Amino acid sequence: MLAMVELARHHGRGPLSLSDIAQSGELPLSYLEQLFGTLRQAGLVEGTRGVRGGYRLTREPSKITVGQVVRVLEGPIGPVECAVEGEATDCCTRSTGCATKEMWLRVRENILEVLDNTSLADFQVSSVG
Amino acid sequence: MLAMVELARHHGRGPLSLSDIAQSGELPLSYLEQLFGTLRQAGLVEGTRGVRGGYRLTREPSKITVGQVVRVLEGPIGPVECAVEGEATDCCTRSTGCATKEMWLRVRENILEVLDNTSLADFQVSSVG
DNA sequence: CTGAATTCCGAGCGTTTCAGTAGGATTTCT
DNA sequence: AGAAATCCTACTGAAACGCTCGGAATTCAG
Repeated sequence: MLAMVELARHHGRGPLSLSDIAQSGELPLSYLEQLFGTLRQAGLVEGTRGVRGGYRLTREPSKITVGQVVRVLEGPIGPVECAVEGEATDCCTRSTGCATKEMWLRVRENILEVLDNTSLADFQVSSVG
Repeated sequence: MLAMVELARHHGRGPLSLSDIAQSGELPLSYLEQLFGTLRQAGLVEGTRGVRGGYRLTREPSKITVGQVVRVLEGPIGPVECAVEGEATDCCTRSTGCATKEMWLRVRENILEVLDNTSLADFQVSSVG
């Protein structure tokens, strides 16, 4: 997430290399490479190789939500197995008939409310130069 | 959670044994024993040994929230390391100064809003006999 | 008093996830 | 030619999760 925020802050000024991001203290380079491979395949970023290369967002920061990033990197979102996005039909064969499931779904909605309504643009530094 | 709901539904009718709960299909007995050891030490349930023994809630179901149970069994609640209850002060030494932290705290509050405002009484079957 | 039912306790185990490393291949610019 | 970068895949170490196992202590019924 922090790396994506950096990328958003650099948006419009050409590609930003992972070594730049790594040096600003977020995460080790080799780990970033791995994460951005996934983000690229999901179409959130595009990479250009070579000397002046790096990654850039494929859309405006305001068009990329935190929820999208999380889903790409960690899969479907949910507080418990039975209330994860995508509805596993085999769960809740329990005796209580999952009285609790409804609650867990409420929890999930409360989570998504924030994640899906926050975009990378919301982390822009307000003091623009 | 489901086992606790069972216990709440049985509240006022003496102790309920873990083998009863296990047989109703929730979880294996030995695992339940382990979980309820923890719940007991936390003061949410009390156990009586022997033939007609079992566990019972130490308070009214309406006085025990889902949040309490979760905290006892899984520790402090939070969507990410940096936004967990109890505030680790050593986190967020990142370069972005954790622009994202505020958002994660909002996520946490949204989660707690449900968990801390739902009690075991809310899972009572409405068709009382 | 015996024996069954139950809680209580602590150690161990198999699987999965998380975060990260490692090594190398490919592309691109200077 | 060579440096800088992405790209790819496999591995690893630690921790957590869900669960098992063996046994001790307690309590009640007969």
